[in-house]
Amino acid sequence: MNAKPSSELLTMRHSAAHVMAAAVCQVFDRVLLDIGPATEDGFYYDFDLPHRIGPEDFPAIEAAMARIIAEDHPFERIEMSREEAHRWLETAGQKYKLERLAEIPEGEPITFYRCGPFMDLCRGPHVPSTGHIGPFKLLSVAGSYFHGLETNPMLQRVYGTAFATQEELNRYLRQLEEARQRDHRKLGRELELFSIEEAVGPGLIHWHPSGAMVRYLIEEFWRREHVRAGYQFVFTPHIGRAELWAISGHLDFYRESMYAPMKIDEREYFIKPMNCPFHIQIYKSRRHSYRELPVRFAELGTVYRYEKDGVLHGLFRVRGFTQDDAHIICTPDQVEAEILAVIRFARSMWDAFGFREISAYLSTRPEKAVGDPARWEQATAALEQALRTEQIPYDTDVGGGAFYGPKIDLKVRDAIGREWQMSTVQFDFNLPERFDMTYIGPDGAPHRPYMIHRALLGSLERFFGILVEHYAGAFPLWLAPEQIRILPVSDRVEEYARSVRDRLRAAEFRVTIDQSADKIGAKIRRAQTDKVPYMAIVGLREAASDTVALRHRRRGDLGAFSLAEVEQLLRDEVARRASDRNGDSPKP
RNA sequence: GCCAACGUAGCUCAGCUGGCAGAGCAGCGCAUUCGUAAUGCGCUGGUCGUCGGUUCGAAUCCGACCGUUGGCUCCA
Repeated sequence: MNAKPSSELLTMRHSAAHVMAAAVCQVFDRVLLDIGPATEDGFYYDFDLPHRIGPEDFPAIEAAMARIIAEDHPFERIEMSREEAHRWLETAGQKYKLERLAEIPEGEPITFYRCGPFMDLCRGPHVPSTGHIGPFKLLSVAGSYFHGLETNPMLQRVYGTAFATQEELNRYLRQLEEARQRDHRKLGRELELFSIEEAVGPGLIHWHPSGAMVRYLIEEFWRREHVRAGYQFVFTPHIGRAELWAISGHLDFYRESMYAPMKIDEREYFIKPMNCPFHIQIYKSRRHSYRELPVRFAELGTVYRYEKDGVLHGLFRVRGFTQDDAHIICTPDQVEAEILAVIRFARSMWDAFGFREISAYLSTRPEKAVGDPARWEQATAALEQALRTEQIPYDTDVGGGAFYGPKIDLKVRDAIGREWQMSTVQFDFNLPERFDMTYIGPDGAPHRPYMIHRALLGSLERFFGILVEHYAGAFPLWLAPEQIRILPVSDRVEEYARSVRDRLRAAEFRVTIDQSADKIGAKIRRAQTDKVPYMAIVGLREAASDTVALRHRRRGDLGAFSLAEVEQLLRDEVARRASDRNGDSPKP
């Protein structure tokens, strides 16, 4: 959530995890320990014990921790031989620790740390004594598999955090609260953007009128930009024959994410989890000359993937979603320019939505891979070169690529500093082979093209969720489902309010009238909580002078404006795609 | 899928160790015709997630299922 913590802070949090483990051992019986590392935001410790730890246990654990910290026990480093360590853990019955011990490579020192009566196998380092641990707080409990393996027993993980000062801890807790306030699931309900209906099924999104309007505006922008970038649009079916998925390899490698087949006229069809095979069919519908490459097929393609119920999460993890998908099919000497163009395209796209800070993750060839190693090399070099040209900071996951090609994942930072993976640029050396894609070269012979799979926004559902949280629900004017709301001071100006609405609507603004019987204060309050960018207040004064009293959700009362002025003001702001980031003004 | 917690009106939430289902907001009606973040009064609204069990009696206790949340694993 924040900048990377310093090593001192990490050490302190690690020590805090030990103190928490010591406290849990004091409060409960028969505690088996696993590990307790520091994380970016705090620390956790994994335990196995008969008692089920719940949030109601936190006060007791925190009290025990506070006591241990107040007693200021020194952290004592004790080096042991492997045999000693083994004997000690064996007597203590610490079976998980025994497994951890066995994983320590030969030749590495085996160390324990003792603070007070509590001793734990640990690499260290630690703060000198428990008194050096800053303000802390336990946050949550969750299950987690030993070693993260589904087949292993499930341990109980307690999360907490600690900071050097109370001030920093408070700030972190405020940030958590801020993130809760921005949660797209909460705002999605309050602003009537979308819903997930139990009657329909989990992970399936209903876009309500306001959310659908935002999506429509995103799509409209996306389409215009794609035309400008030289893409062609395609539309493809939602289902395809089993044979298609057999050729593509999805039935071998992706089956667990695909839904059960349906039988149509005695033949099996699958709902698509990806769009690629269809785009490839369009490419293959005729021969292609090298002169017409690159071909860039783009589609807002809706796919369905099975996700385990436990991982579903609002708009971020769903079972049906629409990718802003494209496949670029090109010759070897076009690869570099195409990759660079995609990266620049992604960047301009995010810029429009107010995301400025970008970083990348490059994944290279794994052990088991298909395709010509020379092609892998060229592709990887092109990816790396584009990142360097665009000066995007990146980490490399050596050998972390998919078996069919290297890729770049691009991440952006939102308004409150969280990172989101959005775009992905992925080479595919597998499908062109499987589907025998070719183009005719200058030599008159068929050649294998490069295929690049890319998504800029990722999925519209997920992107929309990120946008909601990024803007805290206060969409910039160009994206706001309702741009301006007319607030009549009394119903004596109903007629005038309607004429203002009609004129603004004719100028293609998204405008409504608050028809309620409320007083003006209540209407303003409602427009504010609905996060409508502009309010046009009309009373007898305005009706007489053919003006409106303009109010902005963030800047407050702007004074009297003629309708021509309002139109100009809004038009300029839409054209700039200006965003007033932190949403509304603080409540008075 | 696994571990844990949760599920009461459209929303936010009360409802004690089992004894007549509540509030605020929203909605509707009436009155008010109002000037920059909540006008007043009244009314409607619930098979307490579903199914089963225990009990004279279940929102409350037990079980199964469905869903949600926090994680694990996975990922757009």
